[in-house]
Parts: sequence; structure tokens; C-alpha cells
Amino acid sequence: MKTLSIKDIAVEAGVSITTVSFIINGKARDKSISEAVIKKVEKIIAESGYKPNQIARSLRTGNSNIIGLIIEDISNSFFSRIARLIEDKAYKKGYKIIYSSTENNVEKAKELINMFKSRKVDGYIISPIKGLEEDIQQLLADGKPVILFDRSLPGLETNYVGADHFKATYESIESFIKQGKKKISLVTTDIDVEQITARLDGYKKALEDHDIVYDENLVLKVHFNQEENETKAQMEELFRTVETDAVLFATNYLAISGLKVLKQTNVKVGKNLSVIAYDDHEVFELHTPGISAVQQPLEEIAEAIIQLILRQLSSKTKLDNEQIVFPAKIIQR
Amino acid sequence: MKTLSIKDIAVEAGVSITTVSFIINGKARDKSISEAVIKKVEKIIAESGYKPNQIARSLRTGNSNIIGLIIEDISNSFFSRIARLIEDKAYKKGYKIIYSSTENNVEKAKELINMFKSRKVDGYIISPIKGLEEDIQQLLADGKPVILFDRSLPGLETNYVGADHFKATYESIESFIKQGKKKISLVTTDIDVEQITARLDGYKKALEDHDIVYDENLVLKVHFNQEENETKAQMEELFRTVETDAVLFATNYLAISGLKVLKQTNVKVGKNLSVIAYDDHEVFELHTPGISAVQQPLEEIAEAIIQLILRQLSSKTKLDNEQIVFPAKIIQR
DNA sequence: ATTGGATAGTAAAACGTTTTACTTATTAAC
DNA sequence: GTTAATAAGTAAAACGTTTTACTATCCAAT
Repeated sequence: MKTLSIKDIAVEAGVSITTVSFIINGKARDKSISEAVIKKVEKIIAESGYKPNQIARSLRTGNSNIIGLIIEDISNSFFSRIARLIEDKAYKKGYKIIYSSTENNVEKAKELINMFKSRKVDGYIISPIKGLEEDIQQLLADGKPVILFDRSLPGLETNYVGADHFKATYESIESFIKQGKKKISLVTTDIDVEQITARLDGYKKALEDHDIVYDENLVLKVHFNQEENETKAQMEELFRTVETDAVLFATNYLAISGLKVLKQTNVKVGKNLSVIAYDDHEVFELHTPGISAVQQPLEEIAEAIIQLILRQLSSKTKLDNEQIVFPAKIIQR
Repeated sequence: MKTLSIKDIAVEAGVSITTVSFIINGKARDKSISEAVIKKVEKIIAESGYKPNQIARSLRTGNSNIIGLIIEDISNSFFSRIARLIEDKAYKKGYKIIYSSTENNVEKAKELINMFKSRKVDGYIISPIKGLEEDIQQLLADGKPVILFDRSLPGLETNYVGADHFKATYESIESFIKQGKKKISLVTTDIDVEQITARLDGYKKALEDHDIVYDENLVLKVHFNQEENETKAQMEELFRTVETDAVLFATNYLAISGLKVLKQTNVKVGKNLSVIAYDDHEVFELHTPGISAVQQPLEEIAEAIIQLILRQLSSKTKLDNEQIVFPAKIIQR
């Protein structure tokens, strides 16, 4: 069964292709097509089940009603939840989302951007990584709306939506200190991206403001892309060799690995050792004892992203960049 | 900066568009283009950074090098992990994946299929839901490769990759019985899809084979799309009103909700009550005590899906349908 | 009875490729 | 020295839309 084209509809209705196109695109009234013709053509379209070929449409118009979403890792619940929310909201406005993971690999990220470019996506939502500055700059130069989220890249003038990582970390550490903890550890990664460095800065500043001297032995930076087993080994060593009474994990997957390690040891989480994780996860709620977590307002973040990008897409002129930063909250468990 | 087209390259090289196209597509030797010209054009392409417009390409050729992946819910870790694996593997073969969630909503699923259709995706990987039979049939009639996974739809002749849900459930229940459990509960959902009904069948058969009489009060079917709070309330009622010594949760999100409920009660999971969850999740590993889980071989499933679809894509003739069923394993914790 | 503005509609170019069928020049074979 | 095959390359159609610029008719106003 050959798929129908606009031409088939035109022939069937005995009108020109142009007329059908106007009707499909709701421009019929503007272009003074009679009600009778509109009705007839609409009827034929409905009965035949004709659907415009989006590829041809994109080729002609240069846009696609698709927004490209580039994230770190779809299997991380923070990202998959954001993705789901964004998808939902975009869908309601007639946009489709296509998403893909970078796995913090610059080459893959660049290829994704190129793929999206050649598919003529209308806008980009990106949780960026270092090394993408030029490519993103290029997108902006092409006049494409770009929203960065979760993390921003220094030196890049663009829209950004995220949470206040510095403050959240600061407050987490402060809450440890108020509990009387002195030897506070930070487990983070070595990705050089603002959202991660802000967490280290918040950690340092909180210590400093409470006259605790920064001890780099208490900080573990694991290499981003390494195997979980290696990460666990490093953590195991940290907990074995360094005395700590509290630990902040800078991402939820680090916290999960850490909890696995701690489960094997005789450290009593919650008694000997207080734990806070960054980005909430079901694991933390169900863990015995419950694990406190920094929770970013996913719903608000997703909403802000969508608002921002839709506004850009519908505006003919370049709008001013906006930086929207939400406070994160600490769920004490 | 206007984006380059094949024409620009042709002009720059002083050759025809055709020649450039042949070179881009690796057909130059076949079409007897001289080495000198090939080199020259390739150089210009490399230096200019020209990338073919995929939209135009798709319009002309009718395919897209894109595979559409339709799943239930990207924020469920089972699906996000499968998605990630499929994406990785497809990527290595030069295919891109675009995925989207149905949320078990037939209308949304149909729209997704239509969207993918109008974007001319080359093949479909679908975890189907009831009500999609006709649409899938239509895809098959159009000659598009379709792989169903996780669940199949009765009456639909197509490729399928999944795990042996009946057997896994049967063995789970059997393991409860071997531990001396008698009042074994099943918490499942009311989605009418083979993968779910197989779990109920496995449950019933295991009881029967061990001379335990089936008691429908022990089976809770929660409505798929309801709020988690309502689900929890139903579970709370089940555990309060019915005496059980073991429970099998038919999906991981049900198990997670169930564990949250149990945490509030004085039921001692692992002592008073044995628990097995379907589809493993980090929560279960970290839970105290560890929660046993049925683990599907995600890697193998993803690999089989990709193999199957790539084989279909590269074959000119319609291949025989294959049904690949992997055993699932029970992780005892 | 001419002008001018609606009204109703259409022809054809354009978007950027791929591919078929064609041309022209060169070489090989007899 | 003709013929046939090969080498090297190209013109133009086609994919399915959108959109610009155009035509033709009708009516109202002068």
C-alpha cells in the first residue's frame, strides 16, 4: 500500500496541491479558500488517513518540531526523570523530544550535536560537558535556541537552568557540623564541570566558615568513566585508612556505590557515620537507616527548561539569556 | 554562516553534483571516478566541514538510519538500562536510536508510531501494549522490521525477544515453598499483556504443583496508572488484613512501593515475610536485609534485539520471524 | 464603464539529496 | 580503421512539501 501524498489528496479533491497545503496548515482562511472546499478536503484527508511527510516538510521549512535533548546518561534516574518530565511537557505543546546520552564522552557528544543538526532539530537542551564550548557556540551562532541545564560552561553566554549546587553542598556540610561532626569527607568525581566543582567549593567554604581546616585526604575524586568495582575499591580504601564521621557523596550513583561498600564493613551508617547523597533516589528512602539527600526540584527545573525553550522557539528575535537557579532542599532522613 | 550544500562542494571542486554524491556515498570507484577527483573532492569536504543534510537524504532514499524505540517508561530502570544498551550497540553499527515512552497509554503509543512513521524510521523496537495490534500489523505490512521485546502480543506474527516470565515466576514461588512458606502472596498489575499474565500463570501453576490451593485473596492486582499513594494504601490493606508469609512483586516499582509500606509496619522482611521482586534494582541490593530478585539478562536481551533488527535491515527479503526467550535468574539475597 | 479591491484559487520554484540514463573521450581488439 | 568496450563524468528527474507570485472572476464605488 503506497503511502499517500498531498498530491493524491489534491487529485481526489479536484483542487491544487497548494490549496490542500493551505488547508492542512490552517492558512486556508487567510488565503481565502472557500468553506466548501475546506470541508471537502478535510473530509478526504480524514477518511484517507493521510499524514504529511514530515521529512519533506522539514526539508522545505528547515524546522522539525523536534527538540534535541542531550544528557549524560539516560540510565541515571536524575536524568531519566528530567527527560520524562520534559518529554511530557513538550509533547503537550506539539513538540517531540529526541534524546541521547553522551556518557561524558566529548566525541560522542559532538557527534550527537552533528546528528541533531543534520536532522534540523529546532532547539537544543543540553547538560553539557567540557570540550563542547565551540560546538555550542556554533549552534548559538546559527541562531538555534540552546538551553543548558544541570551544569553550565564558564565563558558561554547562554540560557541556563539548574540548582544552586554550591549552597546545597554548603548547607549539607553545615548540617553535619551542627551534628557535631568534625571529620567530614567528600566523595566526588573528576569531571571538570561547574556543577561538580561548585560542590567542592561549597564543601570547602562551609568548613572554612566553621573553622575546620580543609584536609585533602578526606576528599576522594573518582575518575568518571571507571568501572564501578574500581570506584568501590577506592572508597573501601578511603573508609579503611581515613577516619571520618560524615560523608557527602556528590552524585547519587557515587552514594549508591558507597553504600554498597559500607554494607560490607562494620561501619554503622547513621551512628558512626552520617551520610548525605546528592540527588535523591529511591534507594535512599528505603535504606535502613534512611539516607539524607539533596533533592533538586525536578518538576520546576523541567518546567523552566520547557518554558524557556518554547519562548525562544516562538519568538522571531533573539531573546535575552536567562539564568534560572533553583534552591535545592535537603531531605533529612 | 549559511550551511554548505553538496552544490557548494561541487562548484568549489569544479565537478558536478552527481560526482560529489558518488564520492560521498563511496560509489565513486564503481562509477569510475578518477582517483585524482576523489582525492580533491574529499579534501574539500574535509576542509569545509560539509555534512550532508540527512533530511534531504531521507526524503530521497526513504530511509533514515534511525531506529525507533518505544518503551513503557524511560524512568523505569529496567527500560532505561535496556535503552542505553540498545543505543550503544546500535550506535556502533551506524544507527541512531530515538526513543519515547508510552506510559501504557494506547493513544500516545499510536501517536508515537505515527510520528516515527512520518520521520521514516527504518525499524521499530517496541515493548507493546494491548490495543497496538493493528498499528503493528500495519508496520509489518509496510515491510518495516519490527522487534517486540519484554512482552509479546498474542496473535501477532513477529519477532520477539524476552525472558521466560512464566518459568521465573514458577521458580520464585517454588523457592518460597521450599523455605516452608505456605501463604504466598502475589502483587501484580492489571495490565493485560502477556508478560504480566505469564507471571500470574507461573504463580498459579507452582502452587498447584505443590498442592497449595489458590486463594485469590492473596493476589493483589493494582491498577496500572494509579498514583503511588493509592497503590501503597492497597498494599497496606493487603498486609493488614491477610496473613502472608511470602510475597512476590511482579514488577520492580511495585516492589519498591511495597517495601516502603512494609517499612512503616512491624513486619520483619526476611523473617516474618520473604520477598522476591521481579526485575532487579539497586534498591534491592542495598536494602537491609537484601531483597531477592528475578534478574533478566539485560545485556543478552539488548544484544539479541539489535542483532535481529540489523539482520532484517540489511536483508532485502523478509526473514523468518524469530522468538528468542532467555531464562531469567533468581538472585537470592 | 472603468477602477480597484476582495475572493478563490493555482503554477512553479525551492529545499538538498540520490540515481537513472545519458554523453564523450579513450583504449583494445580485430 | 572500424567496432566495441571501458573510463570519466554529467543533466535532470524525483522525493513531498511550503510559499511566492500570479491569474481570474466578481462586486462596489466612482
